[in-house]
Amino acid sequence: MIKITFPDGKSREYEAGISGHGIAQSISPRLAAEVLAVNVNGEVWDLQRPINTDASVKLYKWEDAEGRHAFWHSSSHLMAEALQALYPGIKFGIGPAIENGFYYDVDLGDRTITEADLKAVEEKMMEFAREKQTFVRRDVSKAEALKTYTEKGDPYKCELINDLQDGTITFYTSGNFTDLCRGPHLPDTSVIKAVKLTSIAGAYWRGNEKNKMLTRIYGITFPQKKLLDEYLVLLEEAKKRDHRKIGKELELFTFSQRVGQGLPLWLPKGAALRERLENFLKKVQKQYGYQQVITPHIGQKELYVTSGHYAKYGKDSFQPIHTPQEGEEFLLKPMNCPHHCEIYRSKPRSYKDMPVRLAEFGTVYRYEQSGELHGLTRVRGFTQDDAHIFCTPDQLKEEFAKVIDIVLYIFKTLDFKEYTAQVSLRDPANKDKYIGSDENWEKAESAIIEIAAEKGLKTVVEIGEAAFYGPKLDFMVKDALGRKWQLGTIQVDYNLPERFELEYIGADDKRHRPIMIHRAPFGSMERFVAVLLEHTAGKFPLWLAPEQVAILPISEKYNDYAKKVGDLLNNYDIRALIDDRNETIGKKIRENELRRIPYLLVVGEKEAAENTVSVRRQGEGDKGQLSTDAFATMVIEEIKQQIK
RNA sequence: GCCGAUGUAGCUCAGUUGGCCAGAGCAGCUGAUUUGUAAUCAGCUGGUCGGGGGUUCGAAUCCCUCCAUCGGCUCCA
Repeated sequence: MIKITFPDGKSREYEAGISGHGIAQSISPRLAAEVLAVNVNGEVWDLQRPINTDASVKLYKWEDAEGRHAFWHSSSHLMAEALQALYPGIKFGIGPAIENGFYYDVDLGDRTITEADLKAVEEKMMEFAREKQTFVRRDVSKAEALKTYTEKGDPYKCELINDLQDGTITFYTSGNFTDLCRGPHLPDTSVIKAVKLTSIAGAYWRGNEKNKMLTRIYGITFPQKKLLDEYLVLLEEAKKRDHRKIGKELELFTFSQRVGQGLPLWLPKGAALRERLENFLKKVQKQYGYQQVITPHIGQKELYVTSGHYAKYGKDSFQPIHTPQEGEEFLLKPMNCPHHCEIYRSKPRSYKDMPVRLAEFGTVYRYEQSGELHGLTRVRGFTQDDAHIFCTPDQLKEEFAKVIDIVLYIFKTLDFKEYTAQVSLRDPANKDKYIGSDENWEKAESAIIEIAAEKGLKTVVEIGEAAFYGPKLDFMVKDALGRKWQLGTIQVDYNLPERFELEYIGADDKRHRPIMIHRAPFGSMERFVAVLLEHTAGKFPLWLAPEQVAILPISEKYNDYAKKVGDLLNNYDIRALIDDRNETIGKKIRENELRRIPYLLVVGEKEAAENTVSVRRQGEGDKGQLSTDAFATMVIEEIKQQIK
């Protein structure tokens, strides 16, 4: 007999060899029908795998990420089996479960597959699913595994096996398909009730662009048809929040082929929105002791040779600008730090001046690969809410912590509740990708880790995500479709101060090297506005809305009164427009609601006589009558609450 | 940059076994209407069918090429 302990601390005795499924069965048949995988002593197992020792277990259902993971991983095998049946001889790469669904990378040889072909694959998958194929796990030796795939002619699998240790290799077989796989899997395919193959894409083998590009097929499956329908509706809803669509609808920004790819044109309303965000941050930064500076959009090539940016990115950047002067070369600035270093150098600095905090909304230009451009989130010309803090070593922690405070304050004010704080470190296996000494890197990395911990930030660590001159603390936020974007970033840099020979005179009358903190709480105005749009669906908080109030006269007879209301609101610095078109009140309401204007004021005979407005809140309908002054006071109070 | 898809009026979209002057709704303009909480009515204007090249008696429709966009991959100072 073995002792099985459950998450609630209770335990039960079972005969050795009982499976996860057997345990579920012993609790209730219903649970047995719903359970998808089992955690045994911290490792996720197949339900049918026998448990032979005392163990603590947790049963996973669809509601658990681990349960869905097993479900989708099994689904990727099912898709591979269907592909093998329909396209004999294709070769397989890897096929994991992902956050929403799964994919499989395949080498189709000379064949191509298009979206039109996916229906047949889906049907084949469902056919196999209904056959209730079991997933059978088998331990194999490395030699046998290699032999199997050499005979089958699957070079990708052989490459994977070569990297594995003998004794840890397992195969899973379902129907006619056997795959090199760690598991875990569902007991059988019959629980897969609905499938949707969502897209086809190219993906480099092992993520390396020097390797062959395989065909990646993405899909998602569900245990009920209803869940698939719900998922598809959710996707449609998310697409409605796409910042590119909303940006066009609300006339915030546009692009022009003539101006060039990835070069956004901010329209009047977008510019107003952006200016408001900038002023908001400027005010915060002023409180934190920052000084605004302004630097030019170009700089001599030598500047970037000094910083190291030229060696790292020179070839992949906008190419140098030449002048009538022979040999003179300028670069469009791809970042602001070198300019700010030169401002720091413009006069001798004392330890008494430190820290020096130089801030600039600096527009930079980077030649991003054409395939990478994406709305406002990835562009070739953008404005960073940049600042560089030059401080002494004993100021580093406090300065860094204060930047975290600014980032969190911004996220709170703009209602970004879900973000990931990511500690981005260098990849020690790839040191040539970075500049600076090991010692400096170790100091910078441990500083970030310590400060984040002291601030009580929950962080994830990503190796190889550092900037080439230093590690970063990045704040990642998801867009409507769940793609992650880096917004705020804080970076500790010991290297540029060395390269620019930055100094300050210490209390000891000796020269010392400052430490530099690079930071941008929004990241860039473009990306921040994009993510904000997707989070709010364009329904901005009142203080940010480009137009806060629309005054809607019932008919042209009341245009004069509307004008009077507008002037009064204007005196209160409330952004109001008058919709005095010759249209019905119904149409004016509809269109101004769709423009996401927070407050609509209906004015007609009654309001003009009583000096009032009829208030309508966006999305909430009629709120009744108020005196115009009372309405203005209410709006001002609401704004105060939002940016306290 | 790579793989795949898409590109018709300012916007959303019809139109492809190649064949009447390329259509609709919204927007815009003109006029009527003077409106009470999510689309008043009528008329009119507007398109190198992404650009270029080719096949054909004839191309939005077929082929080539370039550009842009979308979904991924790679990259992201």
